Amino acid sequence: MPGPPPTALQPRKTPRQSRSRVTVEAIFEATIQVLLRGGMNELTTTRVAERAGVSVGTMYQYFPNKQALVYALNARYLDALAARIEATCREHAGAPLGQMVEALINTYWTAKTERADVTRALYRSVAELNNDVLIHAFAERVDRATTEMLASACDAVFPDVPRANLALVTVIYGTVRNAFERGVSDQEAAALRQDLTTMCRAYLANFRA
Amino acid sequence: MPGPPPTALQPRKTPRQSRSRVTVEAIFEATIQVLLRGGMNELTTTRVAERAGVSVGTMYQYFPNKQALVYALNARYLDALAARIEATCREHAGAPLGQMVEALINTYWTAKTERADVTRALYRSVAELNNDVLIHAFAERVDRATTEMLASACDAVFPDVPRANLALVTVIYGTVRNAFERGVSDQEAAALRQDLTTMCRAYLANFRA
DNA sequence: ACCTGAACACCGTTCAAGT
DNA sequence: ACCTGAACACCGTTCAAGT
Repeated sequence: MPGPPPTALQPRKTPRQSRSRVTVEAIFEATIQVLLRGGMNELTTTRVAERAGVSVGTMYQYFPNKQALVYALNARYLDALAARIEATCREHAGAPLGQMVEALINTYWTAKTERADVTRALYRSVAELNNDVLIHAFAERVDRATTEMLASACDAVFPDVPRANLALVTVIYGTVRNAFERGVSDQEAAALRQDLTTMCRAYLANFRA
Repeated sequence: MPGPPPTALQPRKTPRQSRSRVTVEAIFEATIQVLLRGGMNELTTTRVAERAGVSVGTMYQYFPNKQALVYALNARYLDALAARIEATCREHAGAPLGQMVEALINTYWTAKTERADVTRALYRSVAELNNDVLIHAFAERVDRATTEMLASACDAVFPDVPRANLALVTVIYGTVRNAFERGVSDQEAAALRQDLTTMCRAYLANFRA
């Protein structure tokens, strides 16, 4: 069980008045814009503040430092991603294995692909953080959903569900990321996605009841 | 075919005298040390120079900027990795598919794992770079070796070798990376590696002659 | 309760001066 | 041919003063 994020990375205060909620939202939006434009190299606190229409000081009221800002942005993104995966798992409880695999790959792939530029920017930005806590929290939350789904499959029995789950999710998430990094073409991506599904299915066929 | 790395990232000059070759080597070594100690956040030119026992100015004689230094370090690492993969492919030319898969996974996994801390530090450092050129050059070089190997398999016929190759390497490289990011335990890693092999074999079984 | 922006310390980078 | 290190611009962060 992962603890809370390192104190230095936690938001300084939670916005209470609606004015400040707007401010924080503007800061997040500005951060994405700046990241998309110039990547982490050009992500300066001044630039983010300027784009968000606030002063640097204001930014520092909500985030103790630049890293915390990027950290919070990624936490937000991973939270949304986890929610989508959880929904998919709920929808496919008790379904046959083949459908589960397809649904999982589809959800993850779509989530990462629909805003490829944002995905890429965040992949890069999160690398610079002490992201262990972030990754662990995400992994644990999503693993819970996917293992439950797998365990509920109507046409399979697993001697070791966590193990099968680990293989499945590591391969899927890793492959998607690597595809991004290689910058595969749309055609290559389509073929790859199909082959990934084939592989996962072939693996899971071992557990067919 | 990828062009040369962006001019801004290329080494400024190649060391000609042995004195300067030693200097460059010391700078590389210092960079790794500093990266291992504090990650990219604490990688300052002053610290690297100090640790290498030279002045900042000297560092800037060989690398036009900090990014170029990190770039060169990763280029070096990827070059060595590619060479190892090429060797494995050469050794397994004409072998049965199953052995190829096992050898490829073994080589890659071992290369990444034997110095896990360095691997982790480099994974993170390369994310901050304009690394497209670097990644493409590596991918192209390694793809050439692996596709050739696959095509030579004594017990398989591929309708589309590049496609099978893409599936294979993306899944393998991606999985290894993701395993690193999740920080899997040694036992989990062992199981995962076995399952990854199973998956790849099951996929390739489709092409058995 | 929230915002501002000048001020400070530190880092990346340069270049005139050295061997 | 190679090295030095003070100097400069810029960025992260703070805090006294404001609404």
